[in-house]
Amino acid sequence: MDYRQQVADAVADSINNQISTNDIYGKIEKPKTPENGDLAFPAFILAKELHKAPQMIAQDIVNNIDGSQFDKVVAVGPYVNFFLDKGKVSKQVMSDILTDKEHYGDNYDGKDQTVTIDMSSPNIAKPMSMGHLRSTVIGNSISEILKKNGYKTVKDNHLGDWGTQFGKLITAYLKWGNEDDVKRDPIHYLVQYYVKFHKEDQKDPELDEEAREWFKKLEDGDPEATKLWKWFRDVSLKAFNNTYKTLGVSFDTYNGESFYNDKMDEVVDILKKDGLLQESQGAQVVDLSDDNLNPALILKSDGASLYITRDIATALYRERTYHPVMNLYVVGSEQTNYFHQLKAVLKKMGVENADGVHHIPFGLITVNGKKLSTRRGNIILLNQVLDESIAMAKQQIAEKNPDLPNKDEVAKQVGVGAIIFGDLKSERINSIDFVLEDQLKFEGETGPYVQYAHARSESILRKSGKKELNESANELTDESAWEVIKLLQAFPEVVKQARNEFEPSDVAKYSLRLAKAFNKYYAHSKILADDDEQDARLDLVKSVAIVLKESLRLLGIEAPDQM
RNA sequence: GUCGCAGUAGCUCAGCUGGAUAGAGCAACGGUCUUCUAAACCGUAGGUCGAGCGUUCGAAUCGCUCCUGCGACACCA
Repeated sequence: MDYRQQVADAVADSINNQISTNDIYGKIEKPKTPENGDLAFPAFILAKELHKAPQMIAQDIVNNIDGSQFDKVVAVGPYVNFFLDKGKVSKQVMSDILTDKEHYGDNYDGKDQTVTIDMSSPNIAKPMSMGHLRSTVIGNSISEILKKNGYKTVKDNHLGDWGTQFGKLITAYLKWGNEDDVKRDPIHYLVQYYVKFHKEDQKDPELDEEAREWFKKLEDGDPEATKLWKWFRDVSLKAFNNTYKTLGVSFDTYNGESFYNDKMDEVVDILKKDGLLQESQGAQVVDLSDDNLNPALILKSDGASLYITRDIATALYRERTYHPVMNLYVVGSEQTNYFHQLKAVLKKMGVENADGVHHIPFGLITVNGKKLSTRRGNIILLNQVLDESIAMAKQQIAEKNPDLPNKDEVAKQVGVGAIIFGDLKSERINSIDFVLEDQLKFEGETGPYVQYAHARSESILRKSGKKELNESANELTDESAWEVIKLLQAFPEVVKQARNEFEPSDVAKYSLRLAKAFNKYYAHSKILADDDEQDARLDLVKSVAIVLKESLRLLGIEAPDQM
């Protein structure tokens, strides 16, 4: 039920449609304070047309309006404030939720449309850092949000599994490596070799030459180089998958950079054929001055390809394989310029979905204001952060709820939930200066806070002894429940808004508002009191449990029934 | 230097397409567990919304200028 529309219709009617109901609809707002009602119409916009003071117009509207479907309609200064019928609205909203269950808020805007999402994309032989966490959980959440809006999604982990760094890694391994070490703790040791390489090559430039040769061998299919590369890739992927399992994230494809090795010649051919390629300082570039961008460097002066060459091949492959309406790249904001270039080249090439290419940027993670770098050994390990958070959750359980069944499972859900929520709760674009203690907060506006509200609601339902609630809910006119009802009613809108902005934080902030409203209600109302409205209150609790759990699911966070 | 993003309470952030007295959380201080999980609830305190000009009946929100921070600017990804 669209209550905004109801208000707009009533207002238009009251002024004999001198202004269209559509124009009015756009002006309806939600008052900040409950005293001013549930919806409001500011009469300023009519002042010019009607040559009257807004206060008078507001009063006239109230005098003429048919307010039978509202609790009350009052004029406050230049505003007309509408109070919705709590009984009717609560019954309607809760019935919708109890009927649709986890499908409440679903829509079909994206029916029969596919979206590809380029996300996570860690580099082989390097640990996953907090930066990868961002791409992974933001991408995953956007995928869930899109699916809730009816889209099909293809989550593609575009692994960094090719490039000159493999020449360096092979060189380093052959010089200082140890097979058993790598088997025991692959990423740890491979990184050590890599860091050592960068230390040594400062004094010994020969190393770089050696690395170049090894990479050349790898490109030419040399058996030893290929064997090592494959091995590094396998052990790395195994380690990554452990982390993904902890995070509860999965992918549809793992088409890394190496997957496109044989697909780049075609890109160059097309660019040549279309006359887009030109020589500049020995390199092959596409001029983008029309778009006010720097030229895109397609081939280095030595003929080697570059990242953009591979990304064009990737975009072509996705276009041909999935025909996506959108092709999203969940990548840090420092690459914004680069993605402008990529999109511009794709457009020049006439790639069908070029307009659907969207960079979904997120803010940089720094430590003490400084950028992180694997090469300099200055990095925050994602696994370490997750482990600490889980340990912290375990400790909290020991203190607060020592009798909890399956403690380890819940500790994982809460610890990981805290980290994911911490990442998703504020706008993507905000940069984060990493402080571990800030990540390990379980109180206030955090994931565990929302999980806790959900667990409490489940707990009440267990205690109530009622197995199944009727799909047709009861009216709940209780003033103290009203804020909760209104938030429940707003959920479908939030689902759409999050999709439009590609903003998981919209969902996270919503879940906080709902959890907060519910906790407040919980503290002030005895839900299991034995009176006439108990059934209605349980309908509310069940509705809250459903929507909180679904909100968390959209963020990629689990909702334990007890904690 | 050019372009992009950001600047709101001590800290971290909300503030929807401009609207009614600028809101949370953390930290500080003070209350609330014999009653549905205190990972909670309630209260106190804390702000020239970076600065200025402009548009408007009305600006934290839109435009311009400036200041500060971060980032990107061809042979890395």
